[in-house]
Amino acid sequence: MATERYNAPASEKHWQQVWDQREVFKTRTDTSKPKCYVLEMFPYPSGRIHMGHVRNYTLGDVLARYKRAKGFNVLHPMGWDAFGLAAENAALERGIHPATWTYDNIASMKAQLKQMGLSIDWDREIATCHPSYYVHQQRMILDMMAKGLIYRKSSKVNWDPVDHTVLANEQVIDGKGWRSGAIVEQRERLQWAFKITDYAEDLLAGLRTLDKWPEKVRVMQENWIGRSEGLLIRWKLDPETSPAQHAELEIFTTRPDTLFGASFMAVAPDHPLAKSMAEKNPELATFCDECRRMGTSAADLETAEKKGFDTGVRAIHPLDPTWKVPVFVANFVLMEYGTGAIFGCPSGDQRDIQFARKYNLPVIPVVVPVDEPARAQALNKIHEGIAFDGDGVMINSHFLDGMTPKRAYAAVAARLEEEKLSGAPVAARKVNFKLRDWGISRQRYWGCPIPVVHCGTCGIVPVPASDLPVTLPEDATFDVPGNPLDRHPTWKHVACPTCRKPAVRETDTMDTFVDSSWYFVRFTAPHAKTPTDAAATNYWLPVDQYIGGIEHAILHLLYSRYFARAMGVTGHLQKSLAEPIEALFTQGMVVHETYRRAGIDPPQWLLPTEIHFEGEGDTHTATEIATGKPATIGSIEKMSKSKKNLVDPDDIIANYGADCARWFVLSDSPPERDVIWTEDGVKGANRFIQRVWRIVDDVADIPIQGDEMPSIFSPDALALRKTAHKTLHGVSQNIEGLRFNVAVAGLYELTNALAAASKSGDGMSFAVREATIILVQLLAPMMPHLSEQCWERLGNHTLIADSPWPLADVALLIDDTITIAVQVNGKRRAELIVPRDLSQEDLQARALLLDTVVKAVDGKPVKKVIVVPQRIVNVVA
RNA sequence: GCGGACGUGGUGGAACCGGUAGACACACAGGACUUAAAAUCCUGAGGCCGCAAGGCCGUGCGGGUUCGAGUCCCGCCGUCCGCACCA
Repeated sequence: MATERYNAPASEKHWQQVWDQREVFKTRTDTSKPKCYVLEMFPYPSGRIHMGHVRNYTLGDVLARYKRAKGFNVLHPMGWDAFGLAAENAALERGIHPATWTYDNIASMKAQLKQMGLSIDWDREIATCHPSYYVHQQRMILDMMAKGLIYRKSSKVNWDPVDHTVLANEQVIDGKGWRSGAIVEQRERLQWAFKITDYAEDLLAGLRTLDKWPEKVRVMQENWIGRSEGLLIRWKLDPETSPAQHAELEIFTTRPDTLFGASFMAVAPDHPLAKSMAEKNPELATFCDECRRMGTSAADLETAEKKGFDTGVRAIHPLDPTWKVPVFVANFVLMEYGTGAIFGCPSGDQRDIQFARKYNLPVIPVVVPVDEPARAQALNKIHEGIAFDGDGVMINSHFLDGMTPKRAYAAVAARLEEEKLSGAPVAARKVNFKLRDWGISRQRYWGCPIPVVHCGTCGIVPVPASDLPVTLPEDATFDVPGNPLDRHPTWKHVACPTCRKPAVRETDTMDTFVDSSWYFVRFTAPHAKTPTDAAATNYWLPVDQYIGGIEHAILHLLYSRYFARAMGVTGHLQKSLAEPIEALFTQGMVVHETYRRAGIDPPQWLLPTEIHFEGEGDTHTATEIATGKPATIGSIEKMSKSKKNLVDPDDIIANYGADCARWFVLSDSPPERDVIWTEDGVKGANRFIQRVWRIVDDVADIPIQGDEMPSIFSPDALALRKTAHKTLHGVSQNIEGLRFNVAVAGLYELTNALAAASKSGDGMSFAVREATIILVQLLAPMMPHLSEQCWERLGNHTLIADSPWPLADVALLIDDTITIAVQVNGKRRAELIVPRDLSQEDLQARALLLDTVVKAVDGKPVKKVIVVPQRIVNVVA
């Protein structure tokens, strides 16, 4: 029968329609079945899907389809992280309303995603910018405010003095506003913030239970939370040197044991003491200003040298009232961490020693190694300006001498906790965190309005539940910078809900991380009239497998963990669901070669479609099609607009089909690593698709001889059956473990075996048909359209998407004869093919008789023989 | 600087608990079919020596543990990622 090539575009369109019409992927809460919630990070509707999306959603779809076939009730939803700055930029630059821009983008990206053939329940689609979503967010936020989880906090914002607008960090480039170019100022502003720091300890402890999260992500979150134990110590300030309102200076230290090595104190430029001293000292004021200015970019910090300014203030050492220590303002002390003040112990801290040497401050060694010559070495190094921060023994430390640093720590803490300074203990133990509270106020239009009203009489008044949602005014203007809500003529003017006097709405909107911190909860009951539905959350949560990029390792995932706890406090979520994500998988990027015009600097990048290749493999060269001039093939990098190394998923789907793109991104590279997109790889994937189709087409024409399984199988037929069932077992295991590249390799092997199988022999037609059916079923999660087409061609009238996962015949997974490697002194010398159940004694005897073994032993006495059943024999001579 | 991951053929990678290293794919070479090409099919291939049989070497480098190490331990080297003056 004449074989037609598999027509991917036609087939894919057809099967997508069938799935839609039969509502195959519609999900209902059904507590009689085990559930599986598979979730990929929802996209930002930027306009077009990219290869990263293709990879992300393919990975999730394979798992979702597999679990469905395994009998799970699968929740696999999709939505849109639809608020954000880009929509407002589009409005500003192109005069399109943010809503129009966003909803248009959603429509086109949804069409693209549908072309991928994902097993998504589109009835559950949500867009965070839609009032039907954010009304619930506003309800919860009000509940959280009522529970004291949110508070008003004065914090710094980037202020553009020309555009009169607040800038996001990404809009500040080299300390200047991205549009105006004006030097950005830091301004204090009252903002709403979540008291996430109250949960620092709990969020840290919770990490230990997340054993299905990558170690890497847990470590990153742990560092971000940054717990450290130390001592708060209040130092009396010499009244002759300090302003009246500053009688003392409180510092935080993790090393109170090194207190006798103190040679200076340092405070942050924004510390109250620095500020009051600067009032009377213009030079100090200038220094503080300089420090503030360089605080903006990480690159500056990296190269900045440690600078200080002696305030003239002297602090009195808490363990020796006769000892006075100078107080500096220093550019490396952070106001946001600890108390914004430190004491410097140069001998034990590299940063402090640099500082001390620069300003001629004493360097007193206080911890040194116990034994020589290490001690002498350490002392020498300290003398040369290299701090010693190891463990050892205390010296030069009065009553601490001879103690270990650990004991000295305890001794200092015990003593200072007892001592009093103006009636209160000098020191207190304190656990400190790097984690800061989560400020959620954004001075933007395209975000969820914070539903409160500011009243001159009543203060801050929550918008009554009956008035929710507070929606965005559609007639806002975007032609000038600044917050459109703030300058809208009428929107913010309302009557106070309490006293009915004129009042104003909050014009700040929420950080979009709030939207994404609970969308996966909303998916469990997207049409509920309340934010959540207890029955649905109880059944569906936690998310069984979450898949997304590593770039969200900290903020999104930490905020989501926090938000689940906050929702627990307000009763919107079961407290047992404090960890809402059971397993996390972080995928690698899709990367591609870069191309640029040869010999031109700065580089002029070229799209892959603008390039013509000559030669093949390692020696291929590129020319620019339009000009015929040579192009340089550059490094392999993440696909990006700036480097133009983009491949449009639409082009691939149009030319090869979605299955081909899916198969490619699953092949070769393990999903957690980067995958290199190559044209050769895509062609290879396409070849495989055609090959499968040919095999299925051939097999479909073999007449079926009854339903009965033959009683006799030729050796070849048996071998094929074993390959099929072993592949079934292996592919199942590898999908469960998300080792899709290994599963793909197994499917190639089965296909190769099937293609090579003879068509005659006892039971062969049965074996071929059986193996083909298994192959198609195993391919179904990965290439669903091709599999449906093959399934139909094989005479089925059902959908493969509705078919259960096949069961492997355990008897076929075990071989009767096995190959045993025989080693002599650990080197492989021979192979033995033996019955599986051969005794160890017989195995040993047969190994010792082998010619190659006898030769290798070379007459030496055999000391012992290691026999590992069913694996190896090692003769030691 | 701190933290983490990784290092296997020409390339992407496989190798479960320490048990035949290099599955599978890409690229390459040779062949078949064809007027020709495409498509398809077959064959080959870690390195070195050898006509071959076969031998030796081989998982970044150097040690160690073990009958046996890509896998475990110690020390280096390199690459990538994250955080970054955190007291």
